[in-house]
Amino acid sequence: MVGQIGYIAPEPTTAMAGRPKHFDEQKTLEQAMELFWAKGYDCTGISDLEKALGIGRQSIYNTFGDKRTLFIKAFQHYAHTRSGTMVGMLQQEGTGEEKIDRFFTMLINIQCSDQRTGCLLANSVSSSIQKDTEAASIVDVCLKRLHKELSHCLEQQTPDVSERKKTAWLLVNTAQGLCILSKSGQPKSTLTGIKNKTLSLIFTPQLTTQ
Amino acid sequence: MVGQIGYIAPEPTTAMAGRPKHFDEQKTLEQAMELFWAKGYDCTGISDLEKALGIGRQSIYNTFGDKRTLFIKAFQHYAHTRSGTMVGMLQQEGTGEEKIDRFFTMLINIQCSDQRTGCLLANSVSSSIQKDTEAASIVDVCLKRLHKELSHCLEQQTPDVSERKKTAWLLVNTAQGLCILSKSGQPKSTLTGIKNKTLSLIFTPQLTTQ
DNA sequence: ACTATTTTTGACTCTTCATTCAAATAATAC
DNA sequence: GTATTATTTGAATGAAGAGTCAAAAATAGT
Repeated sequence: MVGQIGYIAPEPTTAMAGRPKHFDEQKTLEQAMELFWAKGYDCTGISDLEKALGIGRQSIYNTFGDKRTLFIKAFQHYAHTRSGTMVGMLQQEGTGEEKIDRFFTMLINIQCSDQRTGCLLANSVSSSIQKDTEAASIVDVCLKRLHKELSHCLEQQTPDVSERKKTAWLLVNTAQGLCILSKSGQPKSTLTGIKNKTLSLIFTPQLTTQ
Repeated sequence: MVGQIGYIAPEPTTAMAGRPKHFDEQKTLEQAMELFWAKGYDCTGISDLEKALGIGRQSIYNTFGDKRTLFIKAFQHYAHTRSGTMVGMLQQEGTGEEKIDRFFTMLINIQCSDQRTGCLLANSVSSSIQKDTEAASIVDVCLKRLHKELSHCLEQQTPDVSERKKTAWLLVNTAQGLCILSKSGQPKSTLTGIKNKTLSLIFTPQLTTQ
């Protein structure tokens, strides 16, 4: 139920009768994701989507269903690509500290490079779509997947499972916080300072281990 | 310009001619704040406000101006009362660690007691009103005020000003993250674990002070 | 060329939105 | 009591919202 994220039916291999689409479904979904990301679910109208995707509304309804369904598909696409790429940063080579540092460095770069659109996860949580169980489930899956991978990076550092999970949640929390602080317009140096201080606290040995 | 938060003109002391209001302006503003908080700026309609405040729309327009102006006033009210109360937790007696612990404990209790409506600050950042410079300014003032007070609580712990500011921003970030994680439905135990781990990392002496 | 199938186009419905208008109501000031 | 001032009521406005319908257009198979 929650295991599968963002499965998208492949294009049929056999040529279909009838007029062919003049747009690429995946490319269009990517554009829809970007628009939802930038404007938020509630402020994105079908008319906005028509313009951004460059197709008529009937094509949208034929291809993706109604607005909610389109958002869910765009959100799953986000979970696949953007969120998935971020988690992938934690699966490359290096020590736990290096991997986590790279993860946050990329997160901060992304947050500060674009128009401060924040994170689609955090944005969705603060929109009306969060009441939708399917959307809420995608958020939950992404957060838990991130938590799992962060926890994996802490195995050397924190042998105790319970403490490791807490630290991993702390890092998930830090990531979400950074998205909000970025959207609020704080300078990149502030965000980097938070990252460095967090890593320093976690990876510098303490005198007493409670 | 940004120093004054949420000043609200007092009721004139001299009795005014004309039909008197049959509602309490402050009480109504509080209700408006709660509705914006629960539904978000974009999803709160004037009709919703009419019902929630128990007054006609013309009374709303007469008293508070248009929707945007009403939100700004409600947001200033939030900055005064709710956000101000939270910051006030850091000004009571006790050690820095005690004060910060109490602050986060109250934050988590609030976030987990209500309908997981999150924090009006974080919600606003992820809504269309964030593009409004006045709203963005209120967010910024609140965050900086919180940062200042947290920094004050860390004076004993971290003599170095630069490091203290970083740690204070880390804590501001933690607070914002907790609001998002709460809205995403994470259990209270997870949030408390994050709080305890954060405090433990900050207030347990480290072997090497970089 | 003809038919079946699909996409596209543009107009259309119906609802909801924020805001405004004018008339009705209720108080004070004289 | 009458004039004045302010609030309230209810309807009306015009724009924008999501979603639908039917006809036109473009392809594949026969």
